[in-house]
Amino acid sequence: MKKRVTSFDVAERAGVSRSIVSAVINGTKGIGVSEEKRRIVLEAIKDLNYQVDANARGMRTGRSRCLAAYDNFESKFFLPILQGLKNVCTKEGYYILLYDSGDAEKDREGLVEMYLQRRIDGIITKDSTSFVDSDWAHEIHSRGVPYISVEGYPENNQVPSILMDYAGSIVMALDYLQERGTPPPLYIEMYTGPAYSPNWGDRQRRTSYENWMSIRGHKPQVVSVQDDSWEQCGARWVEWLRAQTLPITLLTNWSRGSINIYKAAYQLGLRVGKDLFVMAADNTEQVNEHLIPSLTAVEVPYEKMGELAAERMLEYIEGSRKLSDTSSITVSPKLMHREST
Amino acid sequence: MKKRVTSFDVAERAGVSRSIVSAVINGTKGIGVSEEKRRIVLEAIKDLNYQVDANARGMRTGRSRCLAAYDNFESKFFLPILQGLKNVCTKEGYYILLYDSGDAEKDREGLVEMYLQRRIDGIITKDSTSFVDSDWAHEIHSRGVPYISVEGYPENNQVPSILMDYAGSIVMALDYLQERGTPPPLYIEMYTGPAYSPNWGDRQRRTSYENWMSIRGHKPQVVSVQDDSWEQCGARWVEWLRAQTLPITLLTNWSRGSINIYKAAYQLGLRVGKDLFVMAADNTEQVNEHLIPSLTAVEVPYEKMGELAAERMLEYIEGSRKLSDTSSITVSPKLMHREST
DNA sequence: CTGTTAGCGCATTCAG
DNA sequence: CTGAATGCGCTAACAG
Repeated sequence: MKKRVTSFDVAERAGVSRSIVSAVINGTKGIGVSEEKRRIVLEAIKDLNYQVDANARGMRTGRSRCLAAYDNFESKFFLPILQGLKNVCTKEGYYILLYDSGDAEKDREGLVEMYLQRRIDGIITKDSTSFVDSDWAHEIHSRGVPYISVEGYPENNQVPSILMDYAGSIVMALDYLQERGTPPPLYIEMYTGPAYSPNWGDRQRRTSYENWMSIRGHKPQVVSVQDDSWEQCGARWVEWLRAQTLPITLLTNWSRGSINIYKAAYQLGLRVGKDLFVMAADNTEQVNEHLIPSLTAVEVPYEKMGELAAERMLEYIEGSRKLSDTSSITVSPKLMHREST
Repeated sequence: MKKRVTSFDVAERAGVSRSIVSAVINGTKGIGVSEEKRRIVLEAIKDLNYQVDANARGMRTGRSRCLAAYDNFESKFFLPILQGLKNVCTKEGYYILLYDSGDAEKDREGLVEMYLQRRIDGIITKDSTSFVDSDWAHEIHSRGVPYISVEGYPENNQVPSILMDYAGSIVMALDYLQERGTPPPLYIEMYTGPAYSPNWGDRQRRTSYENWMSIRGHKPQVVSVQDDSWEQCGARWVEWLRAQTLPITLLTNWSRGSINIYKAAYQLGLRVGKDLFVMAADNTEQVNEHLIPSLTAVEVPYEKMGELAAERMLEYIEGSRKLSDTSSITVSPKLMHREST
């Protein structure tokens, strides 16, 4: 078994007291360390290949320099968010501990458990757009956990969240389409489950569409469709598309909707980008750019949101922002012009 | 500041000694704990909402019950691998600490640093198929780090790795195509960089194709193409495809190749799955199933590979396998039958 | 600036 | 089974 190099060893080697070593490492202010000593210590550290023991430090300080990131691993959005978190964590010397949501009920529990056991400094969760859970907010609150929800708790400031401007994204899309000179678009709105129950983001989008159209004297045309498998609903999409007068412009809330339109067009021998124009208001499947022709969309900037989440988190942790400040941050979507429009 | 509940508190509440509490929690054998006491302790733990302090424990035991997972966050394969790691880690009470590769040089260094600082129990990296780095292997070795590479170090047992049977995947694909009754396929081989330099997996695939064809008395037909952007090379793909006699079957080493064929077919007004049959030998972009028509492929079972990596890792950590056993594991690909064939 | 000391919470050992 | 003692490596506090 290899012996660990400790700060004691470093101190000995450098011929200084251990407090100095600690002060040098942590840049502790209030302890002046002469340049001379500083250099010697640093050298000793390098010579001995010393690494602080994060456990021991954490035990003393009560902090771990670790954030917990929580989402479902099957979500395509997790990775870009992690990317964003990483961008700032790396810079600030924090690490990311993963936690997977699978069973939403049980998992929040496990998450808190992990938080407590590992003295994690803060929790960031990716929640669905309409997610609001007061119990969870209270749990977090009562334990004083620095916490940020990405996309959860919209219009609800129990919890600070990083939100996307869904209403704005539709305006952006419509302005763009208008500029391209395509016909005024129909809005294709998909929803999950048997009953029509759009989540917060989808409600934002829909009303935004309706407003935009009305203001310009166009009649809003919304088609709401249940999100079934293509086997289930393909025939109806084809039927529906066949009945439309071309050229037509279709704006879908989810990219899944656009994909269905692509499929229907494929069956009918129609050319997307020519016979009909298609645009998505998100990138649910993360495949927009790979479709043929590639799919124009306003996309959610998950990486950016991850960065903002991490930055805000560090403010909480380092104390430059009070936990009681639960204000949210709203980001703008990215307009991705591609071949389908 | 909230006071932490310690094992001391639990012991007090349960009216037993702290050693017993510890024994109950860790199931320490060699310390008989009566059912009675056991129950009382467990109850006290629940009552007080006690959570062990992983830091303190780690300090004592030298282990953290954390694994480091390393890959580039931009890789589409990272998530399924994490998924696999998680499946077994969760079950065994391990957590996953992320480490991102960006700058391959500098990052291995940072990875070791993290390993040392946080007393991580083992490192799992996702490497490229042809990755071999003896220096890194030595570093790992000399520090006695439990380590597994996913897809790295093929044909090299400096390091245990989880590999995919690339040769077998081509046989699987060709057998499948034959059974479908499509014409004997051409093999489209893409490669990165200016010069032709296939990596290990691609060499495996190519010879496997050539063998399979030869054995059956077909002339192997390999087309090697540089992996350029569609803007760069699109015209040539279209030209090439136009010159072929239909129907034709095309097997591509990467799904990117298949996508290029789709694009060319789209421009020529050809129907994939009818005028020509296309199959990919992987799922590089993770979009096979979303293409229209969906793309048949033999895919790398990354989730499974993550699971195997984690399982093997735990054997190293828990001591049921010697570190010196650097044998590798090879998994079979998944054949995904879809619409393009 | 230095040197010393006191814990942080746990697992382990050893004598009862 | 108990109770006490030890040390993991670090930081913060304090007296010099």
